[in-house]
Amino acid sequence: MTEAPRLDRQVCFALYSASRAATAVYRPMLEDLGLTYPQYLVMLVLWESEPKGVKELGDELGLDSGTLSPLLKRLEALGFVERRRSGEDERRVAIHLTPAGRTLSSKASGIPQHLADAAGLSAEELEQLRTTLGRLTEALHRSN
Amino acid sequence: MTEAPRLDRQVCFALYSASRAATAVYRPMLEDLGLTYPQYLVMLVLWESEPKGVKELGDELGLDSGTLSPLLKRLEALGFVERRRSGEDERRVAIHLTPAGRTLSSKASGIPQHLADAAGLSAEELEQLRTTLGRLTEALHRSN
DNA sequence: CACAATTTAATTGTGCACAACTTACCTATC
DNA sequence: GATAGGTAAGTTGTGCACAATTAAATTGTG
Repeated sequence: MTEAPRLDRQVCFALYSASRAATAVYRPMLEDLGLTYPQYLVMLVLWESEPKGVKELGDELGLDSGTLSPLLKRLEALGFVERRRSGEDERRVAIHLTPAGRTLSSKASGIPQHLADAAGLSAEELEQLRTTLGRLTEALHRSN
Repeated sequence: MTEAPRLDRQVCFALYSASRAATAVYRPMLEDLGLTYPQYLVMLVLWESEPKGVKELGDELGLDSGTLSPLLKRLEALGFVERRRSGEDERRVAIHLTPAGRTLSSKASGIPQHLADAAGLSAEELEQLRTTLGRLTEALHRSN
């Protein structure tokens, strides 16, 4: 007798639900900035250090050019980044922030705290969750 | 002075990454069954109890008809479910499993254990993670 | 130098998510 | 039994994810 796995017992469903619930909390705040959630992640990376190549961005976010190329074009159309074909290596496209893109950083600075407040978990629990998720992601990547 | 939030400090990015890493581990196994990950979630719900209306499925999974209607049509084209317009209430479409859809359940029974093995976490850690994620999802939904 | 192998982005095609809207149907109340 | 309000499912349009392929540039090796 084989048992059907129960939905409510699956860690994967818990991850999937929590991830979508978190982006749903971000959505109205990001809408004020004119960004989607994946666009916000790209901007987070660029706010730390820029310019960056498409490949570098992809490595940090775990996304490929099939996702990033059109996303970056939209960010460019919004006026937040500029895509410049590199002179030394013509294969590379360097993604630079525009002044508007840099300005956006300060407008976004309150967002993480808002999520932390909405999470209903203590600071320690959040910290532990982040650590556990990091270990999980690492292990899952290794298993492939 | 406003600081840019750091990507590697964000719980939301940890969730997003872990969720995508988990579905990536499922993908090759589900491919053998002919299912995508969201299709698998729908089948999990139906294996527990069927028939179910589109709305019921949506409530349990947190998905709307814009996602489910085409997904269910694909599951029907694959021969795993049948969509029957209800006689009593012509607005409702009842989703029934076909014999092939029921058979699939046993073929899928080993999948959760495989993820647990790949996760690199102890059973207690996994259980605690699931509980914490459940509380988090609840709180995030309430905050909207 | 030649040229095979690799690397970087972009493109194409499929399948979610989700917002906004439409259509059909049901139920209340009069 | 007309009709107002609500509900169920479907449709349309945008933006990810991700696999597979392509095109162009670079690097490594004989």
